[in-house]
Amino acid sequence: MTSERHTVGTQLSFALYGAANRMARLHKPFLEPLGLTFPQYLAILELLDGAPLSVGTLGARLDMDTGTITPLVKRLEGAGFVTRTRDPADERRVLVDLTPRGRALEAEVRGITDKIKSACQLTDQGMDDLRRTLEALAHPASE
Amino acid sequence: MTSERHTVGTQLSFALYGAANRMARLHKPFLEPLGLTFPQYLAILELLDGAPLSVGTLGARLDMDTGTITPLVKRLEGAGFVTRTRDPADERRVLVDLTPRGRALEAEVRGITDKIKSACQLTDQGMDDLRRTLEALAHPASE
DNA sequence: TTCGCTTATCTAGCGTACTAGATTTTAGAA
DNA sequence: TTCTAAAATCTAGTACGCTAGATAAGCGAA
Repeated sequence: MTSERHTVGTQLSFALYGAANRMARLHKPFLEPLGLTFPQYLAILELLDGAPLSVGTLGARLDMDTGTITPLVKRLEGAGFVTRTRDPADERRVLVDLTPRGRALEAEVRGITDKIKSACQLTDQGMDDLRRTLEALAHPASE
Repeated sequence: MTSERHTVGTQLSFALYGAANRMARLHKPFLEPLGLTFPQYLAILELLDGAPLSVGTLGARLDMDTGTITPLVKRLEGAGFVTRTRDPADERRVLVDLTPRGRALEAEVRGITDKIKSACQLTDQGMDDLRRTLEALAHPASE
C-alpha cells in the first residue's frame, strides 16, 4: 500500500542512523540508574580495559573529537567516576583514571551487554558478523 | 599486540555508534554546499517523496521525536526550503511543504546516494542485505 | 453548552557531535 | 638562549536527540 515510497526508507545511511539511535535508546533504561549516558558508558568500558589514558587516546579509541570528549570526561569527573590529572612527564597531556567509585561500576556495566544481546535476539555469530561489517563500513580505505 | 583488549571494540552497539557517525561525516562534504545537515537531508528526502506532511507524520517517518523535528523544520523554514502552515482542517496540525527552492534540491540530493554508495564500496546486494539487517535490529518485537 | 480528555505542537534544558579558534607546553632551529 | 612551529587540550557556537512540561485545538459526554 505504500508501494510508491522509495526514498529515505531505501537508504542505508538512514537505516544506520535509525539503528544507532534505537540502540542508544535500548541502553537508556539500564544506564540511567547508574547515572551514565550511552557515550559515557562507552568511555567507562574503554577505561576499564586499561586506565589511565590521556584525553586524546581515549577520544581516538572511541572515535570522538576533542570537542566531544573533553566535556564528557569533565562530567564523568563531576560525577566522581574518574580523575583528571596533568601528566608529569608531559604537562600538555591530561590523564584520565577511574576512581574506586568508577571501578565499582564494572560488574553492572559489563552485565548490560548480555541484557542488550538478548533484547536484540541475535546469535553470537550473527552479532559478530554484523559488527565486522559495520567496522569496515564508511572507513576510508587508508585505515 | 593489543591482544588484551576485549571490551568496547567487541560491542555491537559501539560498532553501530561509530558506523552511524562515520556515515554522517561521509555525507557532510556533499551536504555542506547545499546548506543542509544530515538529518535535514533525510527530512528533505522524505518530503520529496510526498509533501505536504504534518510535523508529526514527518517525525514518525524519520523516527524523530517532537523535540527534535520541530526545531529542525523551523531551521529548514528559515533557510527557505520549506513552509509551515496550520492545517485549516485541524488547527492543531502544522503542514510542512517544500518551497520551489526546496524542490530545486532534488537532483543534487538524490545524486548524493550514488556518491556515498561508491565511497562505501558495497554492492547493491550487500547494501540491501545490511539495510534489512539494521532495520530489524533493536526494533521491539511488536513492530 | 461546558467539562474534561486527548491530540498536536512547542519550549526549555541537558548531553552529545562538530567546527574553529585560543591556550599552554614541548621541541627544534638560528 | 630565543624564536618558532607543532602537539594536546580547552572553549565557544551551532545543530541534533532526548525528556518533561506547557499551550492550544478538537471531541465526546453530562
